[in-house]
Amino acid sequence: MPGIKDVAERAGLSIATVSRALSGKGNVSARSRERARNAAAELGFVLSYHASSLASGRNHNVGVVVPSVHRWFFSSVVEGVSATLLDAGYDLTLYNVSGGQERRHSVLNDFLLRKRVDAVIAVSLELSEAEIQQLLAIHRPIVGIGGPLPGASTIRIDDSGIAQAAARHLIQLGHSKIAHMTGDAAYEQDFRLPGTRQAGFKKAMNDAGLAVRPEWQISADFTIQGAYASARCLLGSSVERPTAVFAASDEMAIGTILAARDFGLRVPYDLSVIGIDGHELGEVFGLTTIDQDARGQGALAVRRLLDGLDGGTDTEAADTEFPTHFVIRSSTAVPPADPAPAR
Amino acid sequence: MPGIKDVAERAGLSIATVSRALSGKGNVSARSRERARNAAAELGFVLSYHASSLASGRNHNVGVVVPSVHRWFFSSVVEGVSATLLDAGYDLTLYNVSGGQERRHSVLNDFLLRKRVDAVIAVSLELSEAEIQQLLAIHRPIVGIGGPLPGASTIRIDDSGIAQAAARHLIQLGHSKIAHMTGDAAYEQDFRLPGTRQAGFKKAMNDAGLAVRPEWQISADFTIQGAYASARCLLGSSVERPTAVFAASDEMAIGTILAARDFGLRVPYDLSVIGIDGHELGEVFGLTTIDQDARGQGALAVRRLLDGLDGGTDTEAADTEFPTHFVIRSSTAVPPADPAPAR
DNA sequence: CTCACAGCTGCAAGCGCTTCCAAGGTACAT
DNA sequence: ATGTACCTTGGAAGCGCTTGCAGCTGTGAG
Repeated sequence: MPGIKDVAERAGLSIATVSRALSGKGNVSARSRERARNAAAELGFVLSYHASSLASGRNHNVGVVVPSVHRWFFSSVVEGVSATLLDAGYDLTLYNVSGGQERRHSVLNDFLLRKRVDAVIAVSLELSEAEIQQLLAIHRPIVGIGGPLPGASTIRIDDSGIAQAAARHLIQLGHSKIAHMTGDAAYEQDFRLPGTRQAGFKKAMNDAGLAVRPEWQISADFTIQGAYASARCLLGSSVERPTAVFAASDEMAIGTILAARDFGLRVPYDLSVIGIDGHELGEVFGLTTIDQDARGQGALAVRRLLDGLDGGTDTEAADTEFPTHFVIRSSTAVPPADPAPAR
Repeated sequence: MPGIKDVAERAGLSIATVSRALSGKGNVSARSRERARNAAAELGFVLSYHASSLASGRNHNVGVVVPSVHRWFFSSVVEGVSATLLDAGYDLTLYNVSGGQERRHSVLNDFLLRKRVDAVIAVSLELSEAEIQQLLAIHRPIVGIGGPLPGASTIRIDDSGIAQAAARHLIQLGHSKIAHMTGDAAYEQDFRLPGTRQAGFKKAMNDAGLAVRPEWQISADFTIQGAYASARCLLGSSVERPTAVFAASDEMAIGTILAARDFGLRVPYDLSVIGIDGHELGEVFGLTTIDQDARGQGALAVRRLLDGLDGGTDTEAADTEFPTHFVIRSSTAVPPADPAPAR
């Protein structure tokens, strides 16, 4: 394998000049630059990243920590991150910590800290105070997506606001019997997001003077199948049925729709359903939702990071609210005419 | 940040001895080893991977090339790979090449070849002869999952066999009007898998003396939404309706089920549907399928790789057929009684 | 008692780059 | 003509490890 030395020889230049020519840093005459480039191309030379990193202290590698690439939101974000990173010539080291506390711990300790990444993107990771300190201590830019990350920059959507908007949409259609499917305990612990959306929901309900009935507050694990099971319980039970369900994610909304169909309920005539996400499947189900462009969030995170990395200036922590947009499809409509309006 | 030098000083040993003690290679007295370990622990020392890799030529990093982490199969495999790799102390560099030819090209050239990975796992990537040569040329172990990779080890399921099994299942139930939903052209180009499954289907049909009707051969892009659209065309058209559909993936099977429901068809009474994959959603739809444990395939690939890496022996290319198992649920049943048996 | 050998250890030479520094060249102002 | 400033270039010192080699010690055999 050719090294920079070979390139230098072939180009009739010194190693130093070749290095400068290829990296684009430092002043090199156009002639030298071209010579170096040609020689490199002819030899099929590629920099050794290890050597380069060791010498320069930079890695061209960012670590991405996600709870599970298997989930819609996370894999969407990773795609956005990956594409942007690749284009910028960076590597992406993936830390999929679905294994639980233990693995996650070892990731933070053994991997991230080993000076191998220039920056880290933490997706929806609820880190402990100590973990955050650890991360900040290695003095690398960090950006968090979809979760709070005190001390680091974050990109997030207005969870509370969009939850309110979703609920209001239902309310404005005339619904008053609105159920909310939120994330369950396991999720809450890690992501906190369910709570925020729930709060938004409650606020909208309160603002409208509507009661939040506890039996209509159900939860699931953010998957279609989990929501399906939960929704079946709700819809199949003897308690009064809501006329609308606001699910904290599209997958849960879809699970709800599937459950509704099982009971012969027509969406939206018998039951309106709204979600949050902008999941690809939304179209199949005519799901009204709030699109959060997860890919875009990933891309933005990278740009933030790269700006900081190149600029060199220690950009202080900034919170960016990522825009979302309402997508109205056919899963929401006016509530069914109440046979006996309780008034 | 403490370096190995600091550890050496603190332990009262030479750098060389500390290096040997910590890496476990070479002969070191128990006493020295312990001292080195303690000193390292006290200082919170972690090896610099770049320096270590540069000096040793090993990276402790494997590259994983996938078409898109956003898809069920790929993200499942990545999860399996990630978990196994992390446990072994390896990093995983993700190359998500969903951007198309161009990005994929740059990945192969600029990234993989930069000596940064010890090995590569290529998931369902149909590489050109030249690309394969490139990969093999860098002399790193490669294992392919779910796609042919001439010259490299591969892990794959018996696509043709399970397709036959799926079709036979339908045939044995009494179906003769069987449609097949395969992957569409875009996929075929990259993965070849659709063709293999299709061949299996045809073989089973031929063996049973059944006709493969072209109008019942439809295709989609392996997604629920794509299959949904395709299935709607099939089921909504004026051509005679099949009594069963064999979809080349669970997601496509689910899309088919959703389409069937739209037309008021009951699965399995009016239409049987079978898929392949073992998708989590299968349960919600009562989908009969053939489980291929994608995660397990990922884990196995890593073990293969690591064996080769540690053993050092150039293990020659081996094809491993990964076991699958039939999961019978409620989406398949005997065909509806034919009002006018055409005989 | 001597010798061969094996187990430990430290020295030092890199791994393949980046970058500081100083030297040489050129252009322009004095 | 001389000085100054700037651009360009090469030499060489590392970046933080790994590892070949040689020296040193202690052991058991001869």
